[in-house]
Amino acid sequence: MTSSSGIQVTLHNADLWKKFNSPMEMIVTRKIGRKMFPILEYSVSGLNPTAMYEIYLHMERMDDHKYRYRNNEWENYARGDPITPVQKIKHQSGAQSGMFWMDGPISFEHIRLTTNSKAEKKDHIFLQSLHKWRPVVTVRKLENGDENPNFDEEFRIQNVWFIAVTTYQNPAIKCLKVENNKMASGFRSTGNHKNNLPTRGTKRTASETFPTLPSSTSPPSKMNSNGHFSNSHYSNQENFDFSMTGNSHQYWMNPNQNTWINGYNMEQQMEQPVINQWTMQNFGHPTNLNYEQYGNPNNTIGPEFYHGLNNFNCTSFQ
DNA sequence: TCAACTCTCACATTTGAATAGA
DNA sequence: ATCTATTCAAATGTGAGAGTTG
Repeated sequence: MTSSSGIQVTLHNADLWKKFNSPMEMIVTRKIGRKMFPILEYSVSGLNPTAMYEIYLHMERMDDHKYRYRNNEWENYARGDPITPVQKIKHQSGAQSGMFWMDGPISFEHIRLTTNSKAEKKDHIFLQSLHKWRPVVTVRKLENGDENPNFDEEFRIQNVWFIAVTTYQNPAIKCLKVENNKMASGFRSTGNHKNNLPTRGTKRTASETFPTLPSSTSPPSKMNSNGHFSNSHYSNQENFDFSMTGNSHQYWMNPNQNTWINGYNMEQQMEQPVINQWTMQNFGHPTNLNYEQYGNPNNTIGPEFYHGLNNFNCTSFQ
């Protein structure tokens, strides 16, 4: 499927995101911010190889709700906090040719999520905790080296969204992060966090810290030979779509009708929401609805297939 | 007023890059 | 020049306690 401009954006590390097909949680911290895991890594095609482009990322609120985690599932319980202005973060590679962008994955690894609305560092994105957020990629074509806001294309990937949290709520998500993020390997079942070490606050010597050789060359037991985890716990992954094509300003892809949905206006993010049958039926939760449209306070946001994750058997926390 | 919930921050642990020394 | 050991910065989730909310 291609649009009139033919630009296509796909999630490069979709396999990793698919493992989290429960409402994703992203930690936000105040001071230095917290990097996202999994990171956002995109592939782009359909650009003019010789034309110059800039790539931007921003986060947009998906609705006007505030959520909480109760009885093993997320529920909305209050009206969301006031919408804040969008912060578009330009990719650190700056202006590059279409060939450059199409040559390899475009990583936003450096992005940090913070609860500090006054954060001034250029890679920090302010997020309100306990709200739903969706990353949006903007492709901006330059003309004669100048920015051309009239050629901005925004790309949203339907299954890539998360709830910002200051501490993990769903133990299954926490478990998957620990199992998949090498920087959290100390919290796995094989890590020293679980092995009768002195209590917190006790200074330790280097030999205590590294009693054995690092095991980084061996994948955890639950991994297969490719370093991936078994997918046996997660069903319906074939329903996930991690690609997005657009040709103008605001496009969503409707796979059922093989057509494009146009109409999500960033400047009127909450006032002019997009709602259609496809969104409701295929993703199990209403997105881009205001509080009145959402209606039922007992609604939860997890599609049926999320429920299995709540019983996820995580060896790291036994 | 107060209990429950949320947030902050210092902490221990791990990885990997940089550096020093043999 | 190469290999090994050490140091250091940056990353992670934890958990106690402070702050906020209903």
